Amino acid sequence: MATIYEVSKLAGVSLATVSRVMNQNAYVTDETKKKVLDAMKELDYRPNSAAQSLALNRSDSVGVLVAELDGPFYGPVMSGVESELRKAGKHVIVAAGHDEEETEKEGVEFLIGRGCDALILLAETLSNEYLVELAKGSTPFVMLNRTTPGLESQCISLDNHLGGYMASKLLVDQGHREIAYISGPLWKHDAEDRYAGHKQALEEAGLTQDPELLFESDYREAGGSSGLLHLINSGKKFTALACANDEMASGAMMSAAQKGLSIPQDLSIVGFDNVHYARLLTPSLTTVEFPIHEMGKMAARWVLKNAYGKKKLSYNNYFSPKLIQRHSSKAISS
Amino acid sequence: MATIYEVSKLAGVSLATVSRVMNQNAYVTDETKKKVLDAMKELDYRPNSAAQSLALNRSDSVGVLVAELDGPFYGPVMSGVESELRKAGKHVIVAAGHDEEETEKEGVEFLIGRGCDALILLAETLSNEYLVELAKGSTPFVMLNRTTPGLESQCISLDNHLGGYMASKLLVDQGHREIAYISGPLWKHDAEDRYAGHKQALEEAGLTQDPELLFESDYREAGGSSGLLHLINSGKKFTALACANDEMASGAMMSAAQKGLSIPQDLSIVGFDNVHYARLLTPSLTTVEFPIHEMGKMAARWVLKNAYGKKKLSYNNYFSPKLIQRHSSKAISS
DNA sequence: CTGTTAGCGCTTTCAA
DNA sequence: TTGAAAGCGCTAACAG
Repeated sequence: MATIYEVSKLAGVSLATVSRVMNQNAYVTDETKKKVLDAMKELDYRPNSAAQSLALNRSDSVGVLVAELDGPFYGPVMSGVESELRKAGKHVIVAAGHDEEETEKEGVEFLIGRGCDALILLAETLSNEYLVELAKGSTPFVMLNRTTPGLESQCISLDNHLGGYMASKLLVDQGHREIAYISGPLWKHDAEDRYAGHKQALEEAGLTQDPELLFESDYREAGGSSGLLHLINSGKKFTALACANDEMASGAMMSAAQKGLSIPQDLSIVGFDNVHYARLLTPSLTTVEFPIHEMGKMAARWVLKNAYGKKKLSYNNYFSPKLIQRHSSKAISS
Repeated sequence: MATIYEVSKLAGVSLATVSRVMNQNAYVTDETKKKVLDAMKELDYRPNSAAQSLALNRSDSVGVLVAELDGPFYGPVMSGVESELRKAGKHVIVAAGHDEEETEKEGVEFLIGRGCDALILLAETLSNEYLVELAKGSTPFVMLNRTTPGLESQCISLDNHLGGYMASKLLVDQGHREIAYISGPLWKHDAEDRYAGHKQALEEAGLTQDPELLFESDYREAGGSSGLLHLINSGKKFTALACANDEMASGAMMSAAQKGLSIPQDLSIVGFDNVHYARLLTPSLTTVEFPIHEMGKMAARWVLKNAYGKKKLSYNNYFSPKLIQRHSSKAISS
C-alpha cells in the first residue's frame, strides 16, 4: 500500500501538500492539486485510517450496542443507524449484549476500547448508576428506549406508557371488561411503563387489573405461548388479552389456536411494537407502532450533532406511539 | 486518557517493558510486572487502539457487507458473525449494500478504506469479475451464499439447487401436477439455482414448467402478493405454488386469502429459507431450511483462520438444505 | 501557496 | 530481563 510519502515524492511536493489536497481545506494551486491527484491515482493511494485516527485522535467510528442483532425489533434499529451514519462517512461497529448485564458492560468496554467516537446504546440491563458514571467519561453516548434521570438530553425514547394505554383503551372501548395482560419483565423500564399505561386505561373505565389475569413474561414468543396457557389454566374468564409486545402476542395466538380459541371471536388480542410480521399473522395483529427505525436514525443524528459537531442537525428526543388497528381484536358481542 | 508513557513513568520502567506486560509474551519479572499492572490500574490505562493498529498494521476489525441490516434473513447472519468474532476479540463493522451494485462496491471500498483486516460479503450484485479482481488485493474476504469460479475456497454456500428440488419434489410427491412458481430475480445465482432445482423435480415426474405459471419476482413480500395475483389472472389452473423464498410465500398467502382461496385445501404453498415467522403464519409454512446463522458463524471462522492465522479452526464450505414440512401444503385430493 | 518538523501512542529490533 | 530508539502513516502548527 502506497503511503502519503510515496505520493509526495511522485508528485514532487511535500507531505503536507498531499495532506492538504486530501483534506480539501487549505490553499493549494489547481496545478499542484492536479499533480497530487494524478500521483494518488497512479499509486492507487488510500489513506491509512489508523494513522489518521492516531493523528486526529478520532476514529470516525461509532459503536452500537443492542441486545440482539437479529429479531424483528433490533434489525430496524441497526438499519436506521447505519444508513444515517454511513452517509456521513462514519463507521458502525456493532456488539450484542444479549440482555445480560455483564455482557452489556463488556460490550460497552469493548466499543470504547476500540476508540469509538461515540456510542449508541439500546441496553436494558445497564443500571442508571452505571450510565451516569459512564457519562462522566470522555465517550459521548446516546440511549434508545430509556430515560435515565440526569441524562435526559441523551435519551431518545418512546412514550411507552401512552402506548400501553392506547392498546388497552381500545379493548376497553370495544366493551371488554375481563382483560388479561402478559407483560414483559417488569424490571425493564419499558415493560413497566407499558403495564402502567394498561392499568390507567382500565382505571379510567372503572376497572382494575385482576392479579390472576396478569402474567409476567419475557418479551419472547415462547413466553407469550406459555403465558396464555397459564392464564387459561387459571380458570378465570377473560375476553381480551393485551400483550406487551408482538412477539409474545404471536406466541399467545399460537396457544389460542392450539386450545381451539378463535381470534377475535373468542378472544381479542393486542400487541405492541408493530413488528414487520404483525400484518402477516392470521388474523392480522392489532398493535401499537414503535417507530424504532426512525428512532435509530435520530440516535445517529444525535451522534453526528453531539460528537461530530454537525451543528445544523436536529433530532427528536421523544416519540409518540400510534395505534394500528387490525383484525385480532373486535367489539365484544353482547 | 493515560498513555503508555505515563504508565512507564509511574511504574519506573521503560515503555518497552510496559508494552511487554501488555502483550503477555516476553520475559518480565513477576515483580516488575506487578509494578506495571498496578500503575496501569491506578491510571485506568487503556491502550490506544489506533496506535496499536498503526504499529501492528492490523486493525482487529472485520467488515461485513449485507444487503440489509434488518429483515428475517440478514439479521441471523449478523448475529452469527458477531458472536463468533467478538469471542475472538475482533470488531465487526457493518455496511448495507441495498442490493445495488454501486452501493455494494462503495460498501466494499468503505470497509477496506477503514483498514478492515478481512471482509465477509453477502452481496448478490457484485460481479464475479469484480470479486476476482478484489481477490488480487491484500484484504482477504469470504463470500456467503454464492460460488465464484476460481474463488471456491473462499465461498460458503448452500446447495440452493437441492433446496429448490426438495421443495418442489414434495409437491410432486403430494400428487400435484399443475404447479406454479414464483422465482426470485433470475439474474441472482441463488434464484437461478432454486428454480433449476424446481424444474428438475418436475422433470423427474415427467412434467415441465408451464411458462405461464412462472412469475419472476423480487424476493419480497409484495412481489409474492402481486405474483400470485398475476398467476391467478392468467386463468391457468394450478393446485400448488412454490415460492423461491418465504417472504414471497407470505405475500402469496395474503393474496390467496384475499382471493378467497384457502390454503392448503385450494392451493398448496411452499417457501424457502425457513425464516423465523414461517412457523407463525396460518397455516404454518412448509419450507426449506437455510442455516444462515450457522453459515454466518462459519464465515467468521473462515476469517479467523485465514486472516488471523488461527490454524486449528475448521469450517464448512458447503451446507445442505433441509425440508421443513408444515401445514401449507397437502396431498392433492383426487 | 508550500515545505519542515514535531508529534499522535504503540511495537519491536538491537544493545546492554 | 530491561532500556533506547527507530519507525508505523498522517496531521497541523510554524516558517518561509
